[in-house]
Amino acid sequence: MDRRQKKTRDAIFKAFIDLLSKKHYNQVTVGEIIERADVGRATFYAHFETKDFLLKELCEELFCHIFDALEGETEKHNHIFECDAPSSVVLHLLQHLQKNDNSILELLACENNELFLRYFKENLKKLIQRQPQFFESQKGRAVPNDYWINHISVTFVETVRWWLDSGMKESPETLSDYFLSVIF
Amino acid sequence: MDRRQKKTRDAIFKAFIDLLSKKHYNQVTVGEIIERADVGRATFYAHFETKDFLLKELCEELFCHIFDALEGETEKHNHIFECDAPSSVVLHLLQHLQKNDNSILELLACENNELFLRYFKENLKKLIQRQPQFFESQKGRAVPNDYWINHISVTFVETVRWWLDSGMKESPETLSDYFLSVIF
DNA sequence: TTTGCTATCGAACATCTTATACGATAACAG
DNA sequence: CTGTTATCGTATAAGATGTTCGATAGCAAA
Repeated sequence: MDRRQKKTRDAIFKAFIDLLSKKHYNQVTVGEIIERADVGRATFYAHFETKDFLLKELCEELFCHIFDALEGETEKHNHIFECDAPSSVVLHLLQHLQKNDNSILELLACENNELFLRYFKENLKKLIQRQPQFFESQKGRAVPNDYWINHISVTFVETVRWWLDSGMKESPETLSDYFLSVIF
Repeated sequence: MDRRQKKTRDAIFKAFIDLLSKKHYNQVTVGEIIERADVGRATFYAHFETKDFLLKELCEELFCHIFDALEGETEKHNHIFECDAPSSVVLHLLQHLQKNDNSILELLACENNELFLRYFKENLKKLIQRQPQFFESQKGRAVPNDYWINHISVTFVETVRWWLDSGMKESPETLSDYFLSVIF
């Protein structure tokens, strides 16, 4: 990709995240974004059809990163330990979130997170479905499969949200314990 | 309240709900609302400062209704049966939602429900805190109190959401079973 | 019924926002 | 060095927001 393209794309993402951490998505205008990103109006629209698409692409990029990284790690672990307990996946995910290389936490904390949470949940669902350990405790409960998957991913997302809202004082290990404790 | 005021207020609420069931909150304009409600522009702004306040007041009215009604019922039950198992509260709430006298389900199903879900959750939290039965199974788990309350209310909201998304085929009794089954 | 009050109307208006268009300029890849 | 292309700056049209104001009509109380 052209160096110029990447530069403006990143500048727009950064400006957007900055603004979202200050005010609600609906209150953020394209004018503010391009001013802060120091980018021409036409340039913005050359990159993103609308503000909604900007958010969509930002979500895709962030979740791609974090879930791909996780995928790699758990596979490596499987080879070494030949086991992948739910606790390991959960813990890895929480540790990634705590590191917060990308701005995923800012976006989870900010007011506008409807679309964002949807992405988070969808990615989690896919992950959970590949972890048979999550379904063992389901057998004792008379609930449909998709209800169960939904329940687990929602509970995880809300666990992270609770963590954020309460200042992230707990360690990933503690959080993981909380999560597994209410799930199983 | 003046008959004229109530008339326009209701017309605006109705038009707003109609539009929300068709398109996302962000895409609904004040112009569309007043056209559908057949109300003058100035009149709209005499009632609601902004579109955001309209949503806020709508949420408050709906949740006031449903939770007040529930409050009355469970108190009556307590007097008669001298017990209020969590299952009874949960079941009552689900039955209320199924009746759908007000348009609460439309709003839960529609795209924009960020603020709406927040209200739902907050009201649930208050309700749960007054039901000691919800805390018995917490004793076996080493999780903080507010984490536990949050977990229960989120799980309930998401149970209703899952119900809606899957076409509301199950009875309130079945839903109640699912919910209690994953909580306890 | 009459009287005073006030909610609504409708139209006009300034302001802001969005989204597009186009020629000029500068950075890029080969 | 050269052709390509991303960006800039500005202009612009369309659409949305929120306010103002005089006229009208419905309401409550005497």
